[in-house]
Amino acid sequence: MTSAELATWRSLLDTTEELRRVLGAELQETTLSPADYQVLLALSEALGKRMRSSALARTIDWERSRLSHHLGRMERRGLIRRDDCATDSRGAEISLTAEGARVFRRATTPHMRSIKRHFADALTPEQFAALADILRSLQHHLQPYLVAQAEDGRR
Amino acid sequence: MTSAELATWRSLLDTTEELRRVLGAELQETTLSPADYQVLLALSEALGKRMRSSALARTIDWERSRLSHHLGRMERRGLIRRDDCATDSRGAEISLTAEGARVFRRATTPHMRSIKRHFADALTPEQFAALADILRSLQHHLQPYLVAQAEDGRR
DNA sequence: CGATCTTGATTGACGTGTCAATCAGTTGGG
DNA sequence: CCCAACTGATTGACACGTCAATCAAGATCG
Repeated sequence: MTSAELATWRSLLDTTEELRRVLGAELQETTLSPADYQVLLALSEALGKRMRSSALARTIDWERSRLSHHLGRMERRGLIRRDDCATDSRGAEISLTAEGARVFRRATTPHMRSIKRHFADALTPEQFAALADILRSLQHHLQPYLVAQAEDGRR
Repeated sequence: MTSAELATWRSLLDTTEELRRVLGAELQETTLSPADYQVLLALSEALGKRMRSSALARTIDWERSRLSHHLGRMERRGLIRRDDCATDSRGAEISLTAEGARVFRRATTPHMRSIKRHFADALTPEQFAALADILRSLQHHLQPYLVAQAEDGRR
């Protein structure tokens, strides 16, 4: 590995971290964290604005325990509700509260604006195409490794 | 903003998060977290393997409070030491312990290998060049905003 | 000098994430 | 039918990060 490659790696880490920080801070002005936003987005796109907890975890690709902790916090803040599931008494049905839906609706436009301002406006169409391509490559390269990990975990 | 741009943004977030997770997990096998690694790297590159806490914070671009908390944890684990500063009695001199240096030395080769395996090997030279260019653009675009933030903070 | 401002660093409270353990409910073979 | 294995979800302990408050030690300037 050349030192240019290493520098690019560091730059990728640093730049994306910075972007997360900035976008997160702007989003926070609506009282939502990036994690809250992801959960609310998935919920509001769900049929009937409700989802089984495990389905939600799969959708946003979170560990179940992480989701459970986070839902606890969001429930305390009145953003979501947990109800017992009718078909499986172990299950939990997560749904948006009116308040949750309202806060999410208020957050979405400014958040899109942030993404545009700090990310989309920074790149040319060619750079976009190149970035999408690069991310696909990285993802495909990572895939086999993740699958192997998952299999290991099941053992 | 087009939906392709938005998708690329999500992909950037997701892919880099995945990369962090994978690299972090492999690094953890040496008992070091990515944060530990960053601190130890900066320290071991420092003249005399020692640094003022504030200089360290500037080097790795961390908030001082974050560094303070983290140094506390690393000190408990025997990786670093804090001594009073001779020239400024408020200051703290951070230095590597023998143990810290040893653990870092053992971590560095496998960590480089991880970066190569999961990142460097995934991209062509052209993709590298394109990525470096894209990151520069993002960084430069973000710069003025960060400077303005810093000025706001000083007010 | 001495009141005030600034700087270096730490602390506490709290939100967030991971890992391992737990527990109740469901399911599939003997 | 029953129990062993699996599944859905939660919990506790702990590492990590941010924010605001604190505090002591320099620096500044009348």
